[in-house]
Amino acid sequence: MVHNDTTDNEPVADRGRVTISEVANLAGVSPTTVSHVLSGKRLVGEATKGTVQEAIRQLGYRPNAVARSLRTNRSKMVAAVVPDITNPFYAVLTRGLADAVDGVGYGTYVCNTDGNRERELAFTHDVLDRGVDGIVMASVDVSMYASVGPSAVGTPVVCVGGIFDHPRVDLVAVDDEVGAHAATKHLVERGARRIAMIQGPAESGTARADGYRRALAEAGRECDPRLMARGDWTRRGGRQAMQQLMSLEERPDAVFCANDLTAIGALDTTRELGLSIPADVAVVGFDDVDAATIVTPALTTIRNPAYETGMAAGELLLDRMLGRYDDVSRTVILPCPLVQRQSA
Amino acid sequence: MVHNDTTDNEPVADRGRVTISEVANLAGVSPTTVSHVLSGKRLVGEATKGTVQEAIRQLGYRPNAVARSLRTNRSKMVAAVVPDITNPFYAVLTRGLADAVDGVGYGTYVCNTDGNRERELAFTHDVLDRGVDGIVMASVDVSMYASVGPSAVGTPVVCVGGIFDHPRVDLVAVDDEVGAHAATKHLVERGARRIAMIQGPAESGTARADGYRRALAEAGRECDPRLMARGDWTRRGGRQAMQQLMSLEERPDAVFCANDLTAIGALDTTRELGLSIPADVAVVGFDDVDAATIVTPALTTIRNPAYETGMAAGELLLDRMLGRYDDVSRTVILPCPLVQRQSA
DNA sequence: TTGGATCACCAAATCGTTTTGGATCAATTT
DNA sequence: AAATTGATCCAAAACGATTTGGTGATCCAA
Repeated sequence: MVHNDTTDNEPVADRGRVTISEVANLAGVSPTTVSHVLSGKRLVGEATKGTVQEAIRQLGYRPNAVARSLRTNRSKMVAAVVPDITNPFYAVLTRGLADAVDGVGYGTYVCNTDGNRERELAFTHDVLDRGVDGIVMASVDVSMYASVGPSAVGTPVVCVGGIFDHPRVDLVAVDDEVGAHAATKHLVERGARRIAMIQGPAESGTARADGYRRALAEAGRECDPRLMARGDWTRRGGRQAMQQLMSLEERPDAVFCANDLTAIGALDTTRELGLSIPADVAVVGFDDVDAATIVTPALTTIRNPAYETGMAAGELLLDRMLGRYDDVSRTVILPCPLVQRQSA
Repeated sequence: MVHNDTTDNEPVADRGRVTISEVANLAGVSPTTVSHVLSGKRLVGEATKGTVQEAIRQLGYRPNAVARSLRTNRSKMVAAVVPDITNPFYAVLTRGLADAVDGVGYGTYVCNTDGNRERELAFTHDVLDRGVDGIVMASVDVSMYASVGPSAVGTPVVCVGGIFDHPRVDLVAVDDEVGAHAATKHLVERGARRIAMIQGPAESGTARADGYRRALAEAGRECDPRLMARGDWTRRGGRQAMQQLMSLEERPDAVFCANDLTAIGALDTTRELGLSIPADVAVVGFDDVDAATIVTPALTTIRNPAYETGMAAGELLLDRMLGRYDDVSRTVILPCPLVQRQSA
């Protein structure tokens, strides 16, 4: 009932944002014309174009992106749905994505799912409601896409890592199996006799374990199930798994860890046991995070190209968002080379 | 496990998203009424409320956030303007911010400025154009706010780190001076005789150097300018600065580094020179990033509470966004305790 | 019967753009 | 002279929600 809240509630601004019609008024033209000098989609006389640009400059006009989004049905924004931005891998990936799309005027919206399926679903709805133009899903469980059907709504999606079979969802991944194979093969060639592996948790994929087994098989080795421990991608998990492996009567003399954090945890254990790396036990990780070069001895690992992954995902998205590509799902496989340091 | 409600929930793929008037049609009411059952801002009869909710469920209706934003002039989105999300400190800070506002329904939009003033300005415009409800500025140069004047547009802003004097911009920071003082004092008490410091680049603030000097003064020491080297916040910079310090005829026996990466670089140098830490030279860092516990010897450092900083910034923002606070600028100072490990 | 509440609902305006289909006028062609 | 063509510009309709000011009922008290 009280109408004078403009003076009450607005402490600073008697003037909010400048709208297109204010510009039009000042320039003595219609909003249509202003829009056209901005977009260049229709011809505008040189003289009036000048007047309008001057008015824009004078008022400091900037188009309201929300209104534009509503009308054009595109937000110039992409979403990165990741487990945790705090994880360097996803931080770097997100940066790669942002850099890929930034130049074309797209902003980046990030969601941390914590690998929680409910959060993942909630965020997927959230970003679709917000009308993002593209989504990069780097989260654990992408199967629920069948129920959300974002591509049915028409929003391009690219999945990283996971294998996700949908006719219009692009994929970018590293060949985990090949990388794991290279890592294990390196240990074999180094002369290791008993090569263990610390896997991820049971829910995660088996590609890295597959590569490990293949390398072993190619070397004519048995795959001793006691040498397959499980971590949870964390440093602590790696430490515990390594303790378990080292309490076997026949200790392994090499261990391939499914990611770097796990490997760093494994190094913790060897240090606690007074073992020497790589003499007593050789360790190779997977990911090549920054920490791999910080730990001593520096970690031999498989480079997981986070930045390039984000970039590639961004490119795939752009192709679809800009209409450069509109066909069945594509897959980009990035190489993951061995980078040899001190630990193996 | 997957029950038959899929038939009800199935997304209607006919044409784009479901709008409020489609719901209204199906329920036999007006869009107004649908809006009211959604918002609860006006009474709706129990019977029709039921019908409407059923229609919503049946069509899988979700309100278009863009349209809502346009009308209500609030986007339920906050922006994190940081130098680089790849830097763990800012990643953690961003996560803290996201966690603070997520529960209340706010999403997070992130911008990487690279400490580049132009990018910072461009992103500030970008997020204002997008109508974010709040901005956290964690970027180097916040002085240009005078020229943009976001608070003049009415969008709440909180600055982290930098000292920024604007009547309505909230601040959250760590007391760098006190932290640096504690670090240096620790070195004094440990018995170090010649305590050096590796500062940040010249453009950065002097608070940490001030704390260093104060601790020295309190111990009755001279502040030898030759012991003040400069890094650039990076590992490499720390390594080089440390080389410089170690080539002095009178080597320092302790060094306080303005951040952890610098300290890790300094450790690189000591390792290359075959010096023992902390016996030959004690090192303390600043930030307590993950890497501080990964490096050997583990780094004694000052804990810079990134997550809490982001959280606090989020809270300050929420206060203003939700109208819980609307007054002059507030400042939150977070403690930055010494965490003692092996390097000093 | 009248008047005032209280319910339950709706029509229409609004947010700030973009986009489409003209309208106007001068220049050019037929 | 009439018709066509361009060059400029504008009015009005979207986009999909929220919000405001009604409008009928219904009910109760005077």
